[in-house]
Amino acid sequence: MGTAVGTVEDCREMFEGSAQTSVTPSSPTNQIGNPVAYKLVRVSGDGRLVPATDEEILEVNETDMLIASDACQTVGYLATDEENLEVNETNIHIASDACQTVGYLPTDEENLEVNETDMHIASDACQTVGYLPAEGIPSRLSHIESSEAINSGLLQSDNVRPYTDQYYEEMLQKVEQEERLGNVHGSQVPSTPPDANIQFSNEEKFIKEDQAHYEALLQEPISFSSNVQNECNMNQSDMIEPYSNAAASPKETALSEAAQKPDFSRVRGEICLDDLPIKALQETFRATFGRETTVKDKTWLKRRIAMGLVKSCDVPATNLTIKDNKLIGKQEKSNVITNVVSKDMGDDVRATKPKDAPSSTDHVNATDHYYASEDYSSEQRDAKRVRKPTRRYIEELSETDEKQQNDKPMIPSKDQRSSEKPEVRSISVSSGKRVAVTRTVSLAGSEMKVPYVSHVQRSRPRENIMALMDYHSSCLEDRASPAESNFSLTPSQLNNEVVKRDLVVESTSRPVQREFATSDKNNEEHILSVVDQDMEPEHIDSSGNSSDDMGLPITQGGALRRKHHRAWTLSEVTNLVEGVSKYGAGKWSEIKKHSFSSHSYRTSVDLKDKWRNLLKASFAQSPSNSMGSLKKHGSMHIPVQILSRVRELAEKQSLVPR
DNA sequence: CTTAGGG
DNA sequence: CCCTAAG
Repeated sequence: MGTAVGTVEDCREMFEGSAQTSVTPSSPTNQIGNPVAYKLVRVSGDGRLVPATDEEILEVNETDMLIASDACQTVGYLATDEENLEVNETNIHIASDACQTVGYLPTDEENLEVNETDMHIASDACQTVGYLPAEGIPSRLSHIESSEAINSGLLQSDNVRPYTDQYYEEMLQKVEQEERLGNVHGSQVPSTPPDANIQFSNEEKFIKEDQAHYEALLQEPISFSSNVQNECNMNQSDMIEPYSNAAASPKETALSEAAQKPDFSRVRGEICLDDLPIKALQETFRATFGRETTVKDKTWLKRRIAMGLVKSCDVPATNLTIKDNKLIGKQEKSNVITNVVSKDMGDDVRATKPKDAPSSTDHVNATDHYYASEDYSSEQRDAKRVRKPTRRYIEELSETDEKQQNDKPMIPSKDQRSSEKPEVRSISVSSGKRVAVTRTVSLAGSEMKVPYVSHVQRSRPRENIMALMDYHSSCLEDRASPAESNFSLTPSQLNNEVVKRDLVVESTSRPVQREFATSDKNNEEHILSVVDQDMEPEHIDSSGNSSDDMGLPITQGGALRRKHHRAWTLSEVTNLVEGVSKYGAGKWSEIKKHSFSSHSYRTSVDLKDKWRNLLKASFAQSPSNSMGSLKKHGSMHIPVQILSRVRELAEKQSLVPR
């Protein structure tokens, strides 16, 4: 992948070439004269940039790319790859007077998640490259800032070579320095004093750094602050590593590896034990990534942990890079990249790898690691395409992530962003049916439209919804501009950073389910209410039941109701009870067919559920006969007689089960 | 598709 | 109610 950046020149050319087809081509060229291109692409095997396709389930929340420049050529891009990618809160801000500036955040592999990635590049440099390959999951909160004095912000890649070692050194020093200065700051504060102590000796610094790093790692990364610190450190050493190699003495490498060790040892043993309870896995996850997780999916957890250990999301896909990775630690991060890239070409990159691996350093646990990862990968292979963590989990995760983001982290960032945000968001319909939400951002005098990349397009909606959608769309066809009126985004929606696209057109869209009243929900609710009201008379008429319209769900008063909620009416309950007595509990489809022919909206599952509830109610009420019926709480008061009837039926069924 | 259960 | 796993 990394090879995509071959040279800045190439990169620029690619962008210019593809700028025409970009989803939201920015056109600030007139006023500013800056050819700035932003494009969502992925880097294919041969290093070419391929526009992101629909198939890729892409989830990019809150992606900012602010590029302001007096530069001749400035390129910022965020490349993504594979399905299920999740990039939350990714900011790439580039302000530069540079000649050629490239901000570049390529990511790879499935289920990768990059949260809170900031890339700030402010530079007067001649050639500035900010490059964040996100294979390393642990660098979740990676934060890259470089400012004026930096000539090169090249990070984590030796694939881009047109830079001298001097660049690296200066850059590294700079970053370190920033780290020191901004030790406390969780984020922003972009431009820090550029010229203080740049001439430190590398060695001293690295050693110090690593010691600090080591100490930091020894502590449980529980608190957020230490979290940030840790991750920053990790990230930093990540990017330092490859280059320190050249100029640094072996002991440094050893040191840094030692620093890395605690992490490994903490998890290494556990990775073999797939039988760990989820709790433990979660713990491990936390130890590895420094954050909590609520995911309960074992497979997912294991895989994530493995990925974290390997610092590569390459884990599941193939096994080719994992082992080495584990051995050498992060040393061959670049290796991974190259491997991934040249997977297709099939040549052994390690052999041709320009950099010699520090094989002299300790390999005490080498075999262990090897086996662990082998086991793991084989396990993966056995499990085939392991059932995807189940959307539920994924969502759960992202949800918690969002919470995390909203809670503590990045307050400064928020400030900055909000200060920049008073922009105008607009919906522009571009190529085909796609609706792209963009917002115009102005920064340092140059403006550009930034696509509000987002997604939420997983799975199919439930049948009901689909029907509703169809209905709704047909309704809208009579009016003007169906799509737009359908998707006129409310402010809350925009704030929520959620864009539903192709809702009507694509059968795969599905509303996110959240607990709180999200915009999605509102939107849906609205649609639902419309349809419901339309459906209601129908069933009333056919059923001829006087008390049937009780369940009409009116959406109002901001009551966040369930998506499809229809209160069970008394008549329905009696119908159900009768049906059960006739056909027996469990013959829900039968009951539905006979006793609920008129109430089409009650599915057999509904009946089953209701019956379950009835049973619960009846038995709960039976001990003290008075309490149940007097229950002022909750929904309808089911007459005691019915409850008793239910109970008696239940007993009958249970005693005579088939 | 239908049931059974967990959430 | 919703979602899934099993028949």
